[in-house]
Amino acid sequence: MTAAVPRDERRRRTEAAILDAARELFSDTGFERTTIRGVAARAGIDPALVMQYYGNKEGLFAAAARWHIDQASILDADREELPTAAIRDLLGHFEDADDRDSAAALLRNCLTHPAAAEVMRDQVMCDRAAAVAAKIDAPDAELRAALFGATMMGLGMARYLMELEPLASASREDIERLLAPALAALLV
Amino acid sequence: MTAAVPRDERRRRTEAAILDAARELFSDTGFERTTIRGVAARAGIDPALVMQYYGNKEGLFAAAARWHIDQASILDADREELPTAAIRDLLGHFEDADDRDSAAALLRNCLTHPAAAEVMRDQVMCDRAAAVAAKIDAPDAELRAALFGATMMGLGMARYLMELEPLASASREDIERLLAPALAALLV
DNA sequence: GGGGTGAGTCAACCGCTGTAGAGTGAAGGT
DNA sequence: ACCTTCACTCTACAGCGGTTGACTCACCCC
Repeated sequence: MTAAVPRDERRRRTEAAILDAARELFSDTGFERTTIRGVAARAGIDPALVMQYYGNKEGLFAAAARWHIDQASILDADREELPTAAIRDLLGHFEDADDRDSAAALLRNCLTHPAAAEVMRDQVMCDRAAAVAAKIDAPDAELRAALFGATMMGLGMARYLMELEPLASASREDIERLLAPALAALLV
Repeated sequence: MTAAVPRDERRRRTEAAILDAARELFSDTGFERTTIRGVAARAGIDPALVMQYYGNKEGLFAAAARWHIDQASILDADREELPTAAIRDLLGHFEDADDRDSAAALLRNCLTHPAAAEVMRDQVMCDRAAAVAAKIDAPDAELRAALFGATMMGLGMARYLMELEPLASASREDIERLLAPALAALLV
């Protein structure tokens, strides 16, 4: 038998199990193909419990698909370091086991799910683009920053979601080495 | 009353109406949120007729989501012209009223629908990437080509699907002017 | 140790959606 | 003028999936 577990600890564990299961499914198969029943089964609990904790499927998705934003690495970088910092930041999210699935869930659904699209647009693209644009001293700063962001997004999708070769198995260093100059060209 | 219309002409029209409606919905809301009933209603016919013509929803999607591939512009270009040619090609697809919706339907669903992912991977990314890689004289040619493709994909998604500003309303010329040098940096 | 609280379950509802099959009416050939 | 063919419709089914409300049982406080 499992050792006696206090109630709140037990609850914390099941909540985490639900979120983990949801993140896996949302990031693998997308919002629509993910079912509450599927999440519950993977978490080893009853579907109704998911509803009890997260209200509805949208609430579960909102809780599962987050983008841990620490803009520090971008805000601190000056213009020369920015491309490398941005690449490291993106790749870092997807290689950190804790961030990976929630970031992937957001990215996977940002074309087909309104809430994901909104988070992506407002928090990831807008805020970041503004931070990038602030570093650029050119009349087209905003457009350059947007292209910068679009490129990063394309990288994330191609490498981690579509898993296109040879991009998916390329080393971090190779990607940095090849892509950083291209990104730098966007910043004048 | 409408003038007498021969049968096969009538059929051609309704088939086109169905495809148009399907492309609109698939490209706007994605595969899962698009219903046969919705397509039929928009086409002004009965849902069962859609089934009769396209078998099932997958068949309809396969018929609707296509990417008119004319690699000529890429195959003909030499390395210096390649970035501009690729940008013009992509933008051309989305500004041509005939291609627009089918290309958007494919792009919108390539992260969440297996068939769209496959078409995207094999036809668009692989074949094009190979054509691009062939122009590059460097040991990392394939990886460079993949990054090239990822960037183009990010551009298409950000500009036409997510409609991120100021990218969505930027002029073709501005995008060419700013992005082409960055793409060129990928080709050595 | 008894009552309350809260984690977790069970069974069911209900709308939606893909899909099937029989039916209808007009076009078109003979 | 008849009969075939074919575009098109009507009705219905069946399963899935989100959601609900009542229920059970273990934990915890007094």
